[in-house]
Amino acid sequence: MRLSEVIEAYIKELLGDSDEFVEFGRNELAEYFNCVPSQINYVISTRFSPERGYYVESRRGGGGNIKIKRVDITKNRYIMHLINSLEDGLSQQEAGIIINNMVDYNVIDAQTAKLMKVATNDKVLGLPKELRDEVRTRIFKNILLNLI
Amino acid sequence: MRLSEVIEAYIKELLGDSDEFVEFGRNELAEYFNCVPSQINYVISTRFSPERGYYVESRRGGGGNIKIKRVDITKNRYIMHLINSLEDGLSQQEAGIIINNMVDYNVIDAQTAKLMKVATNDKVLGLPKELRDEVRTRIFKNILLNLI
DNA sequence: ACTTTTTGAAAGTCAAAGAAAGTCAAAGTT
DNA sequence: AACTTTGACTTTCTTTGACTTTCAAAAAGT
Repeated sequence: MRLSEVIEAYIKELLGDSDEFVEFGRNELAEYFNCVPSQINYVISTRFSPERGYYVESRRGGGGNIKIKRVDITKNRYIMHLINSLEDGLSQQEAGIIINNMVDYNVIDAQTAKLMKVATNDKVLGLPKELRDEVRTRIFKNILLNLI
Repeated sequence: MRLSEVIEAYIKELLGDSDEFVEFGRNELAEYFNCVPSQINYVISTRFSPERGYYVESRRGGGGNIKIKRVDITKNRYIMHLINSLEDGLSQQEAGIIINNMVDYNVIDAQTAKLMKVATNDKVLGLPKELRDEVRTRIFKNILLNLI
C-alpha cells in the first residue's frame, strides 16, 4: 500500500461522518507517518480537492496547522454536479450565467449572487486572461463548495 | 492554541458588549499570561487596530496603562472606514481578522463571512505571493463596496 | 513655597530568533 | 508515462529581548 493512500485513509478516518473541520499539524502528521512534511501537501492536493468535496484551510507560523472539512456531497447534488462539471478556465460571462441560474433555482439569494459576481469579476481579479480564468475557477468552485 | 489568540480572546471577553473602555497594565497582563510585555503590543497591533474598529489609548510612566474601546459606528460607516484604511497587500490573516471583526460588529452574517474567507483564501487564490495579496485586496475591497 | 532635576516605573519599538506550512523540481516507483 | 517520495529553499506568523521614550512622583535647589 502506498504511503499516500495510508495517509489519505488516516485523514478520512479522522474526518469520520461529521461535517466538522479536522485539524492537525503538518509536521506532527509527517512525523507520525515517518515521511517528509511535503508528503502531506501532496496527499492533500491530490486527494482532498474541491471536486472530491473537501475544503482545506491552513496557517503558517507558530502554532500553524491544516484544517480539512468534508462537505456532504449528497446534500446538494446540484452544486456538486456543478463543481465537477466546471472546466478549468471559466470566463466571467460563464460564471455570471451560472450564478443567475442559481438565483432562478433559489439555490442562492440575491446578496450572495452579488458577492459571487464581484469575487469572480474580470476587473476585480485584474490578471492576465489565462491566469484570471484559472483563479476565477478556483474561487468559484470553493465558494460553491461552501454553499453546501 | 496560540498565545496571541488567547490574549485576544481574553481582551474581547473583558470588552464584552459594552462600549466602555477596558483598562489594564501591560506588565500585569504579560505576567498573567507569562509572556514578555511586548507580546501584548503584538496582539494589540495585529488585533485591535483602528482599522478593525478599536480605539486604543495608553500612558507610559508610573501608573501607566492601556485602554481599549470598541468604536461604535454604523455598518456603512464601518465599511467605508475599512475600505479607506485598507493598505494594498492584505494578507490572508489580516483579511480573516477583519472578517471576524465584522461578524462581531454584526456587519455581516456567518454565511457571508464564510464566503468572504473562501474568496480571499491563500490556497484558493493559489497565486505567487506578490500577486496574491494584490488580488486579495481588490476582491476584499470590492466585496466591501457591494455590502453597502 | 515654587521651580527644576532626578529617578524609577511604565509603555513603545524593532529586529532577530523560532515555529510552522508552502513550493517546486529532482529522484524513485510502478 | 504517470504517480509518489524526498529535500532544499521560501514565506508567513509568533515570540522574545534589548534598547528607547515617556510620565509622575520624589528630591533638590532657589
